[in-house]
Amino acid sequence: MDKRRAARIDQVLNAAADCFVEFGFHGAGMAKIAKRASMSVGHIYHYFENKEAIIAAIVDRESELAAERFAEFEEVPRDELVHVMTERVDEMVDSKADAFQSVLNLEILAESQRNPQIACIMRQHDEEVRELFRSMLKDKLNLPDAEARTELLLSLFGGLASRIIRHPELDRHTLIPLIKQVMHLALEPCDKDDKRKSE
Amino acid sequence: MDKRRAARIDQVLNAAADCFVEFGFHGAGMAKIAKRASMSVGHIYHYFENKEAIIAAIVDRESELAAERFAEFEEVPRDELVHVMTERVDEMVDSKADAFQSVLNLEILAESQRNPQIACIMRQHDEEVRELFRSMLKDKLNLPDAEARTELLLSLFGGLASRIIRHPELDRHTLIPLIKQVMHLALEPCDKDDKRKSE
Amino acid sequence: MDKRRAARIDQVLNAAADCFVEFGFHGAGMAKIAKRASMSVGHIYHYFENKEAIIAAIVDRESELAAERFAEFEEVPRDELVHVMTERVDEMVDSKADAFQSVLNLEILAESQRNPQIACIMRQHDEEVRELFRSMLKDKLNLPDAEARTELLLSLFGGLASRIIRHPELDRHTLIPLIKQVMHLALEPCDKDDKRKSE
Amino acid sequence: MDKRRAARIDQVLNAAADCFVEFGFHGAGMAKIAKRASMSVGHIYHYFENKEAIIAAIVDRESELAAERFAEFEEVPRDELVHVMTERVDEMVDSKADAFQSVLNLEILAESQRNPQIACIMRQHDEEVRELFRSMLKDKLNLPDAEARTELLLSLFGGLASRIIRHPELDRHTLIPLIKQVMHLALEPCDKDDKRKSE
DNA sequence: AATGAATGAGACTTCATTCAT
DNA sequence: GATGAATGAAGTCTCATTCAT
Repeated sequence: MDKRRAARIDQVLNAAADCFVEFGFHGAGMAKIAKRASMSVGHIYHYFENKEAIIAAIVDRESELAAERFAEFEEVPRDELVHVMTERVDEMVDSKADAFQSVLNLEILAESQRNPQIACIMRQHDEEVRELFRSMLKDKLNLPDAEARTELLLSLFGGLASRIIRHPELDRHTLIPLIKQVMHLALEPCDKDDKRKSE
Repeated sequence: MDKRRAARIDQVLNAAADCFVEFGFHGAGMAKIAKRASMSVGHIYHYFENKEAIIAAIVDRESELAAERFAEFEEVPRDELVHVMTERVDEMVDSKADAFQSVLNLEILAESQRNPQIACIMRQHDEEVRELFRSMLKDKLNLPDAEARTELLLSLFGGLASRIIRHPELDRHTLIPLIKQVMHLALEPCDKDDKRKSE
Repeated sequence: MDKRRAARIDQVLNAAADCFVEFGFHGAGMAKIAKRASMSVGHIYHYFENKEAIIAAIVDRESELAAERFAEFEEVPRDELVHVMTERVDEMVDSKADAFQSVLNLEILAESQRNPQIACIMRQHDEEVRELFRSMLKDKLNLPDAEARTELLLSLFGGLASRIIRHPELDRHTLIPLIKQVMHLALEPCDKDDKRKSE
Repeated sequence: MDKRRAARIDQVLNAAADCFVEFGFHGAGMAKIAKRASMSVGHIYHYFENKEAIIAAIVDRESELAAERFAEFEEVPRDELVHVMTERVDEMVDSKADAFQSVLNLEILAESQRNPQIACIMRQHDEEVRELFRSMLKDKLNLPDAEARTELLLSLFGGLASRIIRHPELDRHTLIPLIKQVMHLALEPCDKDDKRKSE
């Protein structure tokens, strides 16, 4: 019976995610969510106290999913890590091109600026991701400034998503090598050249 | 007479921007906008046909402002360009930390995914910005793949904004040098090393 | 088996009375009643066809209880009756100060004005009470106008309840002697003085 | 223009009072109130922030009205006061028989037990009424225990209303003289007889 | 007997928009 | 140009009630 409950909750969450992407957190009405979940409006309130609670659950689920996507790097042995990560850039760009994920992320970011509860959930997950990257960079690759490098990489990945929204036709073929260079820069010890240049 | 009209419109636009940041495009009601603009609800409809028209105007104004911020690089002589741009990183990070601008941008990005009119406005401005960068990189710095380099830079800048939302306490001191390195990478001819690595 | 059923019904009735006092007949939801009765919502409908039926049962039970409270006077011998009744004023005032009973009574009175079924139940019980008083006054105390005297007493008692709601801090010490005087007036043959005054 | 506003507010208040009497505070929906006020649902919210605010306004208006009804006694010269008051009993009983007023009062009393704001409004008006009576009894009639006598009278009047609900057919002809006796008792100095009896 | 999932109507409230003044 | 009264649809949420288990 608990399984049925979980399935029902997922039904709502999936429908809600759809609607949120299509109309935004505040543009999507409970009626639309209910219809897409093939469920009565009232019954949704047996599983979620609030519309906000649905949003929070979506944020939680989506953030967790995003964190899991990074988690697979943890099992990669250290001498393959750089190679594996750079090789994954192509599919990462593809994933960023997924409008569904991107819009949901934007919505979450925007909402987190007005809803402290959302901000809290989002930041907890971000901390996990950061810690995961940081420990990889520091422990596996022996890199200094692991935090800053992490921020650089996450900036780049996050920025990619908004770039694709602003310019969907961008030429990935020529961009991807550049991204890989930045990743090498972030994943390898600074050589003297770089240091000189940055001063 | 026309000046008064323009001032009135700005009054509305400023109030609207405030409200949109605080409540989101769909969370902000015309009543709140009117009150913050010290204007009657009905009168706003003398200047804007729609709430959507207000949103569109905001998007237009905001995008133009963003483009102008980049435009100042056009007047920098070519041998100072790299230096000037990298030196500006600090204030750029500061500007990304401005919640007002960031939230407005997120809202615009999200809205552009559901409102084709908004998407159109936003993309036109993005094209301007891209063209500006592209011509700088190509004509002033003689760089190949100017489009891709532009995308890389814009990705980085855009990603910074979302990073600061997700992790407001991030240590800018150690991140900024890294960003500068990436900028050098994007603004200078690829050396053989980099090429080898990226393969 | 029937005993269990009665206990279950009482469980519901007690919970319902609680909720009705706290939220009113229309403000109390079946869900709250069910929770306070430690019973499922659906199961309540095995014992009561309706929410209205619960209300009716409450009205019945409460009215019966009120009638029983008066019934004890029946066993008092006639020459002690006046004395016993006046001596009970203190505890009567206390009982009227019981918010639970008072609110329930108000709710019942108000509901009886819109729900004929409730009105019917209530009036049947009132008739019992009236008859009880009337026969006491007439048969035991040989008083004329027993009906009117009954109404006077019941008015006074009923009015006390609303007074305590409107003015909870009222000074009972000085009020109670006055009430006793009125009771004497109602429970003793009119003397000539009174008759003269009332003309 | 302010006159129009007041008229509109009265329109709502009258419609609301009607509905509250017919369905109770919580049984009456905004839709019904709006329809009876010949006004759109939404527009009511231009005049009242809340349904609660409407209830509060009704309570205020009704209580004020009730207080005004007593206020006319203030202008009666002292040697006619007792006579005038007892002569008014007939119409008072009639007014208590007005279902509209009675139900509204019950609703108010019941609501005041759960809504502190309502309780506050109601008690302020009750204080006015009490003070009016008290000063009459003390200053005009030189009576001791003016507060207690006031409470006795108000109890009697209030109780009359609930009696008429419980027993609409009660014989007023024989009751009214009794009431007048009680009023005399409350409005005249205690004689020794009464004192003896009440001990 | 007992549960709680499920429904759809209706609760209060807010919204974008129009219109008379 | 400017106001704010006015509307009705749609918003979120709760309700009494039923039904499969």
